[in-house]
Amino acid sequence: MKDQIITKKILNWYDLNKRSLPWRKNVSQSKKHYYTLVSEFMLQQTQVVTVIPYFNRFINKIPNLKKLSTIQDRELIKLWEGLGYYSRVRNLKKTAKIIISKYDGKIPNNYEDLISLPGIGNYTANAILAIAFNKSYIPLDGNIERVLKRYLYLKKDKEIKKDNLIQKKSIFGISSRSSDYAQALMELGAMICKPKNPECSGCPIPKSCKSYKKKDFNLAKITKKNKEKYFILKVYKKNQKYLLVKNTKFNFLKNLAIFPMEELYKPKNFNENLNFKMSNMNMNIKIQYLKNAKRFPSSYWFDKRKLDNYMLPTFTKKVVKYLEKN
DNA sequence: AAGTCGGGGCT
DNA sequence: AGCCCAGACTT
Repeated sequence: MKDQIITKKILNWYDLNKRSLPWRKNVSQSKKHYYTLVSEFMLQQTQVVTVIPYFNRFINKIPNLKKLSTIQDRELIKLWEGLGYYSRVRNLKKTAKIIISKYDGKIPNNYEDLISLPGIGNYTANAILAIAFNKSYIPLDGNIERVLKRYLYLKKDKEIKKDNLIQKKSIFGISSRSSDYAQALMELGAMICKPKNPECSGCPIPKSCKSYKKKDFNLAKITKKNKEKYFILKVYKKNQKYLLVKNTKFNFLKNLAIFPMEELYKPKNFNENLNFKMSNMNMNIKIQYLKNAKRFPSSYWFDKRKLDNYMLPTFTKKVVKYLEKN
């Protein structure tokens, strides 16, 4: 099938089937740019349905780039509470400050400047150029990667490498409606060409899809393995309060509130109380109930009755929940 | 090129 | 109980 015909079919499908999303609202140009920046940071490795309420709260509190560049960290991080990958929000503010100071408050409209900004990599730079500036770029996210692999039936190790996929994405052609086209391709991956049970009956381009011809929709991928890790978690309780510390010790949940913990390496006879999956690790946790709190740096007593006054990562909240029912 | 970094939705 | 998600950054 000719590139232009594929493009047209996908755009037609998108026009009829696209979801109504808060960052797709018809707004002024400057708002559109800001919405794109914020939504793309939030959407990194995070599903659309999860992002929607966070995006709405964020835009409501921080309606523009200027405000973002001067917002207090405390309030900013609170808006990200529970979303995960907290370095994203710190990078987002850094990027906002740079745009204000170096780019006269305007988001750069070229690849080199964009990718130099903290938190913006190849994907996000392409996404901003396409979605916000309607330039003929196609971002390679997990959705488009999957559509590409299926459409071309890419299975070999060499074929599914990132660099090769970035080359191959040009088969999707270009459109004058670049903003819609980038979103259409992602939408196609999210709604139709799903990881499992793709709904080819609703697909606009099944006839030229190699996986459809072969009736094989399995995806070749590079497997990442999880690591088993072991921690002693220390609980100090005073009245209705728990002792928490600002985490400067572990690389995960950096600078966020956690219970005091120590990691054990290859322990013997480790009977864990709790088990959490976080990022690429499986955390096995043994709880120690202790009486006399020694002096921890940057520690404070967390009052569990006033949860909303704190910014706690989901991990810490889950531990509190566990302690409350045991 | 491989590890690290959250958390939740979906099957 | 795994897999995956509009990836970026470090090593």
